[in-house]
Order: sequence, then C-alpha cells, then structure tokens
Amino acid sequence: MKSHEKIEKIMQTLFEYYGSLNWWPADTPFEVCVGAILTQNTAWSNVEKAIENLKKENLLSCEAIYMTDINVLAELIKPSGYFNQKAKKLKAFCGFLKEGFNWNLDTFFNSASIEKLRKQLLSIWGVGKETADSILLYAGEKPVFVVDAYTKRIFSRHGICKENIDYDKLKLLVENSIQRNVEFYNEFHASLVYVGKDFCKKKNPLCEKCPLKDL
DNA sequence: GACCAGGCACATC
DNA sequence: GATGTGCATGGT
Repeated sequence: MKSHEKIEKIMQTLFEYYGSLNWWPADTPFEVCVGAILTQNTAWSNVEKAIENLKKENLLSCEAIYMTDINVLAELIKPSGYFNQKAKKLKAFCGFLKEGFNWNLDTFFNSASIEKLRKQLLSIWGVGKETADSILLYAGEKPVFVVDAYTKRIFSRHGICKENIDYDKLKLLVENSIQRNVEFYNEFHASLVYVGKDFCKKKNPLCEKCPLKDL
C-alpha cells in the first residue's frame, strides 16, 4: 500500500472509532494560542491548571498578559512547567499582536496568505512549527495539518515514515494525502492525539486494543 | 524514584 | 544538517 493510502486508511479508521471530536479545548481563539504555548512538551492536565489560574485573575486576554508583571505571570502558570520560559513566550506572543495587529488575532489572521502567517508566527520567540500550526488550524481555522510526537510515533509504527522524520516533510506528506480542509485536519490531528494517549504510549508501543492494530 | 507528557532555543561539531 | 542540553511541573 502506498503511504497516502495508509494515511487515508488511518484517518478513516480513527473517524469511525472516535466520531466527531470537535477540538481544541478552549473558549476563544486567544485561549487556543495560550494553550498551544503552555502545552509544549507538557501534559494537558497541567496546562488546564495554569489556564484556570489565568482565568481566575482575568488574565486571558492579550492586553492583560502584556501588562502583567512577568514574575507574577510565571507564578500563575507554574503548573504547566518551564514556567519562566513560558511566561516569556506568552509575553512575546502578545507583544507581536500588539505591535503589528492592534492586539487583535482576527486582524492578524486576515492579514496575509497562510504561508506568510506561518512565517510570521515562526519569527516570534517561543513559537516553533507545531505551536505555529496549532494556532493556524485551531485558532485561525486555516487548513494546516499539525504534526506532533504522536503523529510521528503512530505513523512510524505503521511504516509510513521514520520516527525522527523532519517536521515539514511529514506535514507535507499528510497535506498531500488528505484533502486540504479545516475540518479534516482538525479531526485527524485530534484523533491522533486521542489514540496516542489511549493506546500508543511511549512505553507500550503495541497495544492489542488499538483501533489501528490491524492496519 | 525513574519515566513521561500535544516543544523550543541555543550551542557546538 | 545532525546532535546535545536546559528548561520544570505533576501523574503513573
């Protein structure tokens, strides 16, 4: 089977298994961006605590984060780990929106082509490829596929790629296999995270109950 | 107490 | 271009 056929089969199987997941767990596009930064190499349960702290202090807006003292910010997001780094990253992201887009995410998303938006996001300190793509897809509703550790692990175990494949190579492989559609990419990435968490942990790679085991 | 979790920047070869 | 290291919490 060719790799694009395998990828289609995986997507189809996961859609049948999980149904509509309608992802990213956040109330607003800005909250998606904050979550995308806070979840870097971190369990989501820890990110939830950090976001809850920010909500309690009414700090889930670009202006508020920009104005808040960085040490105060760091203390609030402590549960998400790497808190000093991430406080600086949140500041950098908000500074970017303030300077170029009048604090406004929509203004940013409507300002240029997807390629240019991605380049601009990548120029922000603390925003790498996965974070940029998560923001584009889940906050901006742009048809961009998000690669993550689960994607690499699952795809490599099904012989589609090496575990350490280059990020952009795998992204293009999926985007050239699956119709460029926001809903497809949203659901596909979400279901890969689910199946990764449920059945494909680092420690037990081959789980008998995995819906993908017979592919 | 080790290992892991929805990465990224930076240094060095 | 590949490889190594620091960053840090909370759950298993």
